[in-house]
Amino acid sequence: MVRPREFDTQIAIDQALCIFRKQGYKGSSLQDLIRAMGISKSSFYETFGSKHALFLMTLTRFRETKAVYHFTDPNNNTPAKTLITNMFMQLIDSVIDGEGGCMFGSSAIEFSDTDPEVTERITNGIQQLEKMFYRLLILEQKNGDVLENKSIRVIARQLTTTFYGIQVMANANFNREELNEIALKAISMLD
Amino acid sequence: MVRPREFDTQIAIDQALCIFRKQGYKGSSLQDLIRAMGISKSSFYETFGSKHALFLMTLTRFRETKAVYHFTDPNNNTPAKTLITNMFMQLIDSVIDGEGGCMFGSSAIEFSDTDPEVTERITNGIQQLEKMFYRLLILEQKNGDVLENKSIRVIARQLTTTFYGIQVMANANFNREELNEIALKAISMLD
DNA sequence: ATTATTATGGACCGATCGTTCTTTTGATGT
DNA sequence: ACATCAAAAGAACGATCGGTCCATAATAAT
Repeated sequence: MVRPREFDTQIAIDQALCIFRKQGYKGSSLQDLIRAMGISKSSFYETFGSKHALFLMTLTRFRETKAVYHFTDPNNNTPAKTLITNMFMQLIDSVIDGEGGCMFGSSAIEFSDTDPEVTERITNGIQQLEKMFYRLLILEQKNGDVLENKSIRVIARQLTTTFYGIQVMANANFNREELNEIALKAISMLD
Repeated sequence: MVRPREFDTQIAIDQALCIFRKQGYKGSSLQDLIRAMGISKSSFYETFGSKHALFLMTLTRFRETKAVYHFTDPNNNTPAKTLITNMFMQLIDSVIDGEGGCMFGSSAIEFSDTDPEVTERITNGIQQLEKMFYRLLILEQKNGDVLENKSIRVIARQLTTTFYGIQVMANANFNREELNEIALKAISMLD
């Protein structure tokens, strides 16, 4: 019975995600959101409750589907260093192409620990990024390199930090060539 | 003749700077600003023209007086590495203490090249930071280290990137101990 | 066809946004 | 003491903010 929903919730979240990712939370008005989502205000509030609640959903969605580590498979036969390089290239591309880079980084700056629910998702997301670096480094190690476990944890964190540093630099109008150089130099730390 | 201004423009800018630095541009309302500045709306518009114009002034002011390189003297007898370490510690402190870190980083994320006047100031400020790293590295070199000039430029940029990476991590709720470890590891690159 | 139920469109809400304008205030030169 | 004229105070501006509400539309079960 009853009238069925005319839009797909997941797709709507993905469209909102695009806006939030590009414009930030405060920079995205309800108008911007419902226009991109193709739904009306009433459907918006009926389905998602509030702008803030939707933002949390998009953060979760970003972590589950869009973060760079989702396009990285530590179990294929590509060298770990290549995979790490790809992760940095994806980041650089997404900022330069105007997609907005990694939401954890930009949200961390925008909210700076003023919102527990947001912070929790950011922390979680950054941890997953760091863990992917860690797994790739372990892989690299098995392929012959001699790195202590302690050192691997530190290097993974260092790569994570550089990852977000590059996101800032990319937003500060550095060009692709410069950003690539920064990324490659950071990765050469592994040699 | 005429009634003299009851407030000091420079002080007012500094007080606005505190707000913008902590809360960002969109996160700072006119109410927030004039409350902190201790002036009325009319005085605000009479003196500064607009919120946007004031923001540009605070960005310039930040570059001229508050950026970490202003508390770093490359010509004293402190080892360059110590000075660099201090710069990172100042950044970490200012985020953890709630002052808001470096405005160039946070503004780069908030505006992401949508505002030429803002971008110009950000680019300028980041360049100055990188230049300070460069000067300190040159100093370190004269004290006996063997680094090529090319390499110094690259390392200076790498430090700059890590600097803003740490700003993001600090805003993502990493604690002082973790942030210190990241900074020290990055600086150990110089050994 | 009728009913029950829910999605939708759009009017509407108070609050706040950045900004403008008018009135009041007060120090200075005469 | 008075006139001058800018500074300050604060009321008021339209626009937009996020959010609510209700009348209408649409579907599925009866």
